[in-house]
Order: sequence, then structure tokens, then C-alpha cells
Amino acid sequence: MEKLIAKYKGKGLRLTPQRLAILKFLEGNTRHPTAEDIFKEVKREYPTISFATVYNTLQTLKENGGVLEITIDPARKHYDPTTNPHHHIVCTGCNEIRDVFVNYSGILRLPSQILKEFQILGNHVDFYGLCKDCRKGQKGGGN
Amino acid sequence: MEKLIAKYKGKGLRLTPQRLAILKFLEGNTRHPTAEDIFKEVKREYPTISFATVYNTLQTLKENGGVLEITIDPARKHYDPTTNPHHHIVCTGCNEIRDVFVNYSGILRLPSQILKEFQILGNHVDFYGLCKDCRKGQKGGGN
DNA sequence: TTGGCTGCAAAATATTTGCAGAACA
DNA sequence: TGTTCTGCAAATATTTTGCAGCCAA
Repeated sequence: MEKLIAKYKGKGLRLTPQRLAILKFLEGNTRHPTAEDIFKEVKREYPTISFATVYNTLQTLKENGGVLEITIDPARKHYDPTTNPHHHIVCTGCNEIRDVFVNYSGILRLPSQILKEFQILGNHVDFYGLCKDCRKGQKGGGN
Repeated sequence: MEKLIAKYKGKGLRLTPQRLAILKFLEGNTRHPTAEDIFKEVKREYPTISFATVYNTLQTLKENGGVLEITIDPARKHYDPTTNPHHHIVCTGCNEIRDVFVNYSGILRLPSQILKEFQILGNHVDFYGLCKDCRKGQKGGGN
């Protein structure tokens, strides 16, 4: 996150307390929070913070490579401060999103027709599954 | 689509003219339309159709395996009547979405830690690239 | 005939924007 | 001191819902 702070300063961006609080919450966070998650958490320290500030900051972070926008959940966007290439697995039971650190770029062959028409820039794999807790609930009948 | 119509009837669902028009528009459509695209198109034939009907029908189709919801575009959902497993490539220039018919399930190995915790149900690969037209615009300076 | 469907409108949700005052650099 | 940022409110966009009347089966 230090790097990001340096990047912020280098671009004439300001490190306000609110922004720092958002950065601190995101740093090392692997829970893939939504804008609302971030808002609620930062609100505890800065009760007057507004949604607009959260969205503005996320926008700025996106533009500076500080967070990735995750679209695996059709209901809302999630944000991921882990910006080196990786993938995700989502539990279809509880919607928990977990990181998958594997590089599939070398093995994801594409049809020649596609390769003829597209210059490939990247890939992202979403896995769907049932986590341990949700399998438990399913079989044992526990709530 | 015949199969789908049979499925509709088998579940006590009704084939209204509006639904048939939506089904007809979707059948064989590989453009990955949004709800609005569908609404606009069907409106030409049924000027009184409402957005609610489009969303209701899409909801029913989703529940019956008639369409897949595509979340590759953070701005809005797209719908895909091709329901056998496949993947997508999106042009980062014009946002066109194309189908990729390759089965990667056999090669997408997951870390043992993930396999320990999740029962894997499926996967979906998104590719990002630049289509021919968008590369042209980029280099040649044409429009 | 009748229960599911349509269309309208309003509501719910998520995200963006305009702007006056505040505050970081 | 000047420019960017904040917070509020309103606007926008997408999707969902309530309901009276309609109509496919």
C-alpha cells in the first residue's frame, strides 16, 4: 500500500483521512468487499463520510491500479485490492468470493478464428462451487 | 427453441405473443443483448410491451435454463440464449462480446487448498482483447 | 373459467453527478 | 493560497414489485 500512497502523491492526488481509512481497510483485505461494505466500515471511524466519497475514491483507485472491480456477483460490484493477476471462486451457497492464484495464461488456447480477429490482452477465470460450510448445511440438514 | 417452448408448456407457463417475440429474438442470437436491447427490438412488433414483461420473461427463462446471465460488462447484464457451456471474449474497445466454444474444464487445475474446501461445480473464462476494427482505429488513426 | 401474464406506475437498489464549503499540499 | 476533496442532495440507471385488468389454455 506504501507504493500506492507514493503513486497518489506523485499524481497530485491528496491523502485525506477518509482516503487513508479506505486504503487501510482495503490493504491485505481478501474478502472482496462491496462499496457498501467499505462505506459501513469506514463510517465507524469517520461517521460523516458519504457514499460519494467511497465511490470517488474507488474510481481514483481503479484508474491508478489500486483496486480491481470484480463482476462475478450480478447484484453488485466487489472490489479487490489484490491487483496482481489472479482468479476467483465463488460459493453458490453463501456468495463468498475467494482468490485463486494460478496462472492459466499459458494453457488457455483459443480457436484460430478468435485469434485471427482479436489481439488477446488478458483472461479471468471464475469458478463456481460449494464451500465446506454450505455443503454441511445441505447434507446434514443443519439450518 | 422448440424444446424450450415444450418446457414452458410442461410447467403450466403461458406462451403469450410477447414471450414468443422475445424467444424469437433470442433464438440463435449471438450478440449478447441487454434487457434494453430486447425491449427495444420487441417493442417494434409490440409497441405496448413494457420493461417489466421483458424482465419477467428473462427471469422465467433463467429459471428454466433458457438464457444465461452474462456479467462480463460491469455496467449492465447481458443475456445469452446459448446455454451449453462456453466462454466469452470481450473487446475492450467496443465492448462486443463473442462466444468461445472450448471446454477448459479438464485443464483448469485448482490449488489443493481450494479443492479441500470447495466442491467445484463449474467455471467460466472471460477473455479480454481488441477486435480487428478497434485495432484499426487505434493504429491507422482512422476515425 | 381462471390462474398466470401484461402494462403501468411506483419502488428499490446501485452508482454518478453538481456544487458549496472544507482542507490538504 | 489554490486546487482537490468532502458531504449532501439530487439525478441517473438498472432492475424489481404491486396490482387491476386481460387472456391463453
